[in-house]
Amino acid sequence: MQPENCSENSQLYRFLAENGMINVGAYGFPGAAMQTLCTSSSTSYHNNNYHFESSVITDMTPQDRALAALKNHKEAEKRRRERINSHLDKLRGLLLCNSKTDKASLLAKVVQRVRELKQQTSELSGLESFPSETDEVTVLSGEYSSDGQLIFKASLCCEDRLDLMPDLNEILKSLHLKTLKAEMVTLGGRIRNVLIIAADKDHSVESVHFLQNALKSLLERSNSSEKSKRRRILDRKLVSQ
Amino acid sequence: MQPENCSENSQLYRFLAENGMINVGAYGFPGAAMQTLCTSSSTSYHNNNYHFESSVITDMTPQDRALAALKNHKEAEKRRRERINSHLDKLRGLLLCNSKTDKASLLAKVVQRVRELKQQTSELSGLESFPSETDEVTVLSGEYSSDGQLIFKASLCCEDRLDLMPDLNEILKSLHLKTLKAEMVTLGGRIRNVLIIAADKDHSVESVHFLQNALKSLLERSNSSEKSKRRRILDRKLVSQ
DNA sequence: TGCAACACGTGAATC
DNA sequence: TGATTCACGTGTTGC
Repeated sequence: MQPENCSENSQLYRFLAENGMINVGAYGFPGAAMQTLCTSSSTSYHNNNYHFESSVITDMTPQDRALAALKNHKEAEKRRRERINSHLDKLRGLLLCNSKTDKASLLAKVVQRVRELKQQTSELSGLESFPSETDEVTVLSGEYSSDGQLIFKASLCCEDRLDLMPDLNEILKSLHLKTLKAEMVTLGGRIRNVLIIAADKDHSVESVHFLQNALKSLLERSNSSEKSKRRRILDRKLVSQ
Repeated sequence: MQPENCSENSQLYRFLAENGMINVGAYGFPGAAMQTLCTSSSTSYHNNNYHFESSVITDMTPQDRALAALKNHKEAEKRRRERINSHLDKLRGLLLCNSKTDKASLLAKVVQRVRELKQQTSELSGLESFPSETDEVTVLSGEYSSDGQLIFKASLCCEDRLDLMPDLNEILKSLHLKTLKAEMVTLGGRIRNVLIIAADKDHSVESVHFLQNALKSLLERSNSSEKSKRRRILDRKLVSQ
């Protein structure tokens, strides 16, 4: 083996070990044996001192730097795994899963559960069909259909007025949104609109937020038209952002 | 290196390669170089024929068997990864996440989302406080409290009768469940019960299902007492299962 | 014995 | 560069 071929770290390790440049202790080269050492005891790992740890930062040889980088990398990867696994454990708690349920099955249950819950909330929110006293804008986070379109539900409740529907259509048109289904209920001068909307695959997620903002400003505009001019100027800002 | 020390597969690989017992092709020993080959093209992997693939199963040498096992292991692990990742992709779709959101962040959002949705459904289901016309049993999947107890909500809607509450208490007692809070609404001879319940850490998850079944059979029993004897017999079956 | 699931360290890619 | 994320192959453990 020749030094100039040691581009890979495992080879670097072996090269250094074979030339007595690092202290490998009782075990062989770290690629195979150090793993067992680390897993057997997490505390002993920190006592496992490479010689570069006692040297000053300024005079690190290239080998030292490579080793330090490798150590960093190893530890960062461990932290990443722990982060992911801690979230999986939280999900096990939320879904009432045994702590022994394997990752794949757990995630399958999570997918199923999220679908169920979303459908439940969607159905339950559809029950409030009569216009409420307070103004409301709700855009329920939707789901991607099989053909890649994003389907979601938007609900708007406000004072009824003549140019509300033209304004609403204008917003949907400008955001390239298609209305699949629309429910309108008016009562005592107020109106509730529930729309099932499809978005192109291109702008889907952004469109949801744009629509939410547009509907909010539409609602604010309805109110401001009966109030001061100062509010109307503020509303313009909301629209443009 | 000596043959009897080759308990590890990577060492086995190298030993076999160095003695010309396997065809390693242009690259070195598989532990390092084969990985790059596999990632560069998934189809070429299947064309990457070890010599044992052409031999008959009956006359496999120990080396062949070890290699076959290693190959199986490798492929199984790949399938496992794909299974997990496909579920993660589904979750990305459900949460409207960019396909580039990393696993940890995605899972954090999933945890948050499940909590939100559970709270929403719990709140919304609490709104239907008046007894409905139809009989209902709902046991909402709960959540583990900080001290390890499982807290969940159970809802029961049926004809009111004198011995309903004693029966209900009997069920809760036999399952070692503690009632933290109870709401009762009666209207027109019907009753709706909403209970917040705590379960011991020991039987928590099972208790939820037992309670669901017990409540269902309690409800069936209430109906059957006003109806034919044939139904009552059927109900017994339901209870015992 | 073999299979399934896991944690690990590593190389590569992206920023 | 260095930090971060991912897929991969491997060793190990429990059924």
